[in-house]
Amino acid sequence: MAHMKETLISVATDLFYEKGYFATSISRIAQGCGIQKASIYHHFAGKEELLFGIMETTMAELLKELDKNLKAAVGVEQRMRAAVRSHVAFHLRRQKETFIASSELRGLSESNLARIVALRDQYEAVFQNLIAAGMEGGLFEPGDIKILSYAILTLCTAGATWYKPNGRLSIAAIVEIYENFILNGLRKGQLTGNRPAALACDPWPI
Amino acid sequence: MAHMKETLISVATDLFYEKGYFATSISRIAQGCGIQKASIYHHFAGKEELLFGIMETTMAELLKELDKNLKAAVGVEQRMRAAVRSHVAFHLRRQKETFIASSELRGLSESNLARIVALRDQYEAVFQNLIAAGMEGGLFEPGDIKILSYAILTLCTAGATWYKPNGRLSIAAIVEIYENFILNGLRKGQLTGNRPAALACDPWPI
DNA sequence: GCCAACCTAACGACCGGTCGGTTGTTTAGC
DNA sequence: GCTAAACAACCGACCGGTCGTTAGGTTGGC
Repeated sequence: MAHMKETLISVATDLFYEKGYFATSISRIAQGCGIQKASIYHHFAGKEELLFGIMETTMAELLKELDKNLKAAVGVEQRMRAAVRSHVAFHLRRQKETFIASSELRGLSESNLARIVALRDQYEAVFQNLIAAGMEGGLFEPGDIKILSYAILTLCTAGATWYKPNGRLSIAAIVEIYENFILNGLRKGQLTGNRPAALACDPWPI
Repeated sequence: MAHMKETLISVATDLFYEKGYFATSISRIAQGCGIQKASIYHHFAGKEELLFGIMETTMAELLKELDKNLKAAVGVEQRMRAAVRSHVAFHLRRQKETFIASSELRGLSESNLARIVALRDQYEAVFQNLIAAGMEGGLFEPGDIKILSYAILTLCTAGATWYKPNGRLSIAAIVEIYENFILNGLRKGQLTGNRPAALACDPWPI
């Protein structure tokens, strides 16, 4: 807590996570730091710059950690497992920041939004390439790559909404559950055995 | 659009979905309905009652549809598939309402929040009982029931964040992808074959 | 003397909500 | 069948309060 700028980011992260961006006032952030709200404008140009700073830092580190973890993995399955582990662990470890980064996009102006979305697209592309490689190699069941990538990524983003840091399960335990669930969900094989010939109920009943 | 009360709910749903609850003002809702904001208070006690009404209706119908779809299914696998189909289809078909119901809980007072959470718990319990039955019957891999249920449910909740009604894939197509992904993820079996003896990278690298 | 870090005070805009009053329709009493 | 009370639906004006932001001044360490 040496410098006020770091304290501001820390307090803003806590409040944005707890109350939401629009429900958090500048004066409430200042109060949490023990300063007046006008003093915030010495460190940041405005409220949105605080939000954008949190998001950009988080997305950059998310990407960096994925790259680092993928360098240690060889082969499609190992790489996919490493990617999922990296993704889940980061989202649980940095719960507040990742939750903000995925739920407060509406607080950004058009240009700032574009920069965050670009980072997100870059991150998603890594997973989509891995899924495509797994399908081509016969490891994964052929299917819609975009939808499956969204499923995998949002699964863990959502994990950041219910995870309790001192809860029943450790991060490592949750990582393993998710890793196996996702890899089994993708794997080629057994799905045709027990399926009904036709859907028992129409997905559009009304 | 016969009655103003329905119009109000419809306009509020659109705005809450697009801008968020706290970023939507009463006067903006009134403007969307072509009336003055004071007139809203003839139909609703306040802003929160609008939000709560949307949420409660949505959760009640979500539960009702699940019950209906489960009545037609026999056996654990068929029932689990029916539950997933019901869940996914409802979340895509009623995208705006389900998104609001899962992302704007912070806009509710304590008592209203408790009522929505109670409905949510009731809904989750159905899935947790199905997972438990599948594990006991040897169909699903034994594992943590709560975590798996959160994974399945939030998967589709998140689906409501990226789904585009006139996009590339139909609701029925997405339902089938999710259904197979989830059922394969749960199924007992093949996971031990290709796993590394130890994790290639620590889930807590820092 | 300078400049970062902070302050007090104030700005205009907007917030959710309330007020008394005005319509047009429905209902009740004779 | 007529009238009068009751009613739902809506309005313009306004409330106290808070919002994000800015202007200008004070302080203390290099």
